Amino acid sequence: MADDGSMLKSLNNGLTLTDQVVAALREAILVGELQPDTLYSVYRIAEELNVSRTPVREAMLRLADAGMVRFERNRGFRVLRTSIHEVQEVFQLRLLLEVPAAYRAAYEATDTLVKSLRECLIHMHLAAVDHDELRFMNHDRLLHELVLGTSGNKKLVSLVEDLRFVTMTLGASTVDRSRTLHDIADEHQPLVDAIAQRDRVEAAYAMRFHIIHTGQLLLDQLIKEGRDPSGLNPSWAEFFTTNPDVT
Amino acid sequence: MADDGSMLKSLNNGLTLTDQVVAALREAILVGELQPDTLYSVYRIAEELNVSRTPVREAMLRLADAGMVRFERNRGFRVLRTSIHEVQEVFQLRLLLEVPAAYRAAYEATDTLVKSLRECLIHMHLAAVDHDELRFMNHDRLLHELVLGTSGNKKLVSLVEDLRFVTMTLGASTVDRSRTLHDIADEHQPLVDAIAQRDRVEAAYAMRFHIIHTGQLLLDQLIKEGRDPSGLNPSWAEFFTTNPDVT
DNA sequence: TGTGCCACAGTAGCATGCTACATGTCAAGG
DNA sequence: CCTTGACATGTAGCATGCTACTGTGGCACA
Repeated sequence: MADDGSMLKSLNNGLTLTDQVVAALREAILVGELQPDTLYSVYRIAEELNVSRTPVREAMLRLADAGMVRFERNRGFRVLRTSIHEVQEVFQLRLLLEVPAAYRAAYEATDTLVKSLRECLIHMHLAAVDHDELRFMNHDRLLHELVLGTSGNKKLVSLVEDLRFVTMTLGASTVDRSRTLHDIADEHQPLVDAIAQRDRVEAAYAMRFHIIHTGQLLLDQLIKEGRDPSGLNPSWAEFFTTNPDVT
Repeated sequence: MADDGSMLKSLNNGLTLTDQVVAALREAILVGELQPDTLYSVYRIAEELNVSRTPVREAMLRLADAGMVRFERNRGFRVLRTSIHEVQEVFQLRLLLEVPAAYRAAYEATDTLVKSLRECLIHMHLAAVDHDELRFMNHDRLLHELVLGTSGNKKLVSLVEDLRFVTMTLGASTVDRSRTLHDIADEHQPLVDAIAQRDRVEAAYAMRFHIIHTGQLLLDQLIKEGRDPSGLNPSWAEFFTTNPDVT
């Protein structure tokens, strides 16, 4: 919690104080400043951020709603540790949502879209060179957002956004990454190429491969870290894959 | 807002007051007691429910997060009118999520599941006879929940739950229904049959047909009611349907 | 030493006080 | 008649007061 309250309030552009606290808390969780399984209290957080308890409590309620924290009555609240099973759920859902979206995007991709996707890739590599993880993640997110956004379905976009955030907290916790940022960027290349060539099937396949690969690496890493592997389903990726073409 | 505060507090079983207010507000929106586009205030609602402003505000924040209401600073809040486009988005997402779930459910359906599904159907018809819409909806919901739950993916279940709620508010507003409750119940028959026979493709097809049909009827009804048809996509259902079987 | 008990500190949840701001009203001035 | 602007009203957002409850640590007692 490096921020102090005065800074929070100074850049007060339309956003409510609660919104800013939400952002601060998400960031704090992301960088590991708020650790899972530890009891915190609204009092202490409010004091640290130099704001009153109300906006902190409201922010916590939002995060609790999103499943990131849990209140314990008269005791405090905990940052929830995302279970391996949850991670599997997230990637299963992303498969269900993003693979068809990629298929659709390839079908009706405009030149503008392709250009934007290519720019994303470039920015990802540039960020990789600078080891600027934040910028990298932002462009990774943007790329997926562009693909999903082609559907015109805003709920779809925000939904996947939320799903991505759940797993973001996990990846950041590990310094010893299983692959470099360049590797991750490269993995998006086939997807962008397929969309550029309007090859629907290939785009869907590329997206599918990408999500499964990313998910599996994350799962492997979590298991290696000694996380409880109960409820693990080794064939999580095949769970829904045989999605029939019922027209 | 038929409830008064004392009743709210009397059945205080573990749930916080905020939770109870959320339920009361959802119910109020559902039955049309809180109408869209009207300005309300936390003060007035709190007075009506005989609770303080805090739990009401916290409840409103939850609903605002779910996209059901919107706060307007220093003015009040409005119940949001779900646009036709949003309805399309919801049914598109349900297609993406529920069709594969039905496929999967048919694949690994237990006898217990089939029995439960059949019981749901019976209860739906019984509720239809009694014109008990609430009971009917609950069993309709339960049936879909059972199908989705077979996947073991809890996020999937709660996600679809949320999506269903968005459209529930619309259907309830219209007395002149385009189909009877029995019709709706009957529409689930092929799905249950297909699952009972472990026919995956047929189950997926039945679910797909059901969702598209329900969605289209709702959309037609909204247009007939004179709702703004801008942003309408006549082929919304085909948007993602050609979901390739990439294995 | 082991065990039950109580006082204590700390908390979420709820109630209420306070303030800046947005909007409608209405009267004065063009 | 139309415009303008001070004023009244009502609100969200934020701050703070209050209470019932929960886990803990120490103390008396067996």
